[in-house]
Amino acid sequence: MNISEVATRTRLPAKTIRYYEEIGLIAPPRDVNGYRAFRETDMHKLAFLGRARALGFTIEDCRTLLALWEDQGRASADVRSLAQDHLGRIEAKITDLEEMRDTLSSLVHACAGDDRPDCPILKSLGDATL
Amino acid sequence: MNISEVATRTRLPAKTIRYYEEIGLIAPPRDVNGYRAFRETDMHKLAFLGRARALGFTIEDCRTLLALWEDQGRASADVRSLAQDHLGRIEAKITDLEEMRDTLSSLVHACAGDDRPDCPILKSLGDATL
DNA sequence: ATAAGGCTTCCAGTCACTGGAAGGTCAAGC
DNA sequence: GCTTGACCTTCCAGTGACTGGAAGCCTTAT
Repeated sequence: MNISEVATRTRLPAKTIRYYEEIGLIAPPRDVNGYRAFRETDMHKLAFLGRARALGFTIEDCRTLLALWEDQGRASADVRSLAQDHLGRIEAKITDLEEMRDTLSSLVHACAGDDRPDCPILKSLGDATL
Repeated sequence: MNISEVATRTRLPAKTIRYYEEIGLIAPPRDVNGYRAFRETDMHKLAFLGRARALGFTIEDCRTLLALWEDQGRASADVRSLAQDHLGRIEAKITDLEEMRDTLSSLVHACAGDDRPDCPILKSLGDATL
């Protein structure tokens, strides 16, 4: 299987697949012509990576998850704690963003948004609350 | 005012302040010894930048906002539309993260997290739903 | 034989900093 | 006057996870 077919089937850009090889997440063998010859296992790993990345795991998390996935004797506790840490980070990020959203939203609503220069958004950003 | 005092007062790292100068957001004059000599206006700009960045505006947004802030004749509509676009992006990001959170949370709850290898998290990541 | 398209590598750029090295400056204490 | 330590300066490199683009080989069809 050549890279473009794998790209289509995993919905990952070819560039990303090459990058994943470069950083050692996959290691497809090569044909005599130098082309990467992807096996089913490579595709499965890439699909796994795509899903893990879509859940926001970092590449290093993905490396760990992939190793655990391959390790038939792993403890599910290891996976769970990694996922739980990640969940915590996501929740923290959501909280941060919600705070931004609330502040920004109230500013946007307070702003007339016409051709006059008076603007509570700029006023609030400029307020010397130091 | 030297950089460390400004850093303390604006709660921005000195490195960041130098960076903001490098990219042209501020332009503090220099003392004879070559040290940056921050004026009140520089500090106000930095405080403004700190608040705008805390609201998640990109540096380029900040550049625009700063210019609007300095422009006494600006239309508040310009500011408002910038803020509203940004608000939209934040809301989209929150939605994404909430989706991740929900999926991840259900997986974490489904996982026993003990020393057995059976793990719904890995199972779900590995499922060939291609 | 040639043209189009796919594959390869390598280099540079993204964003907003952050760390660290090498070296100049300043104030205090001896 | 000298040293010490805390400042300040610049410059270079690295972060994460790709992404774009150039230059050049390989394959397939005409």
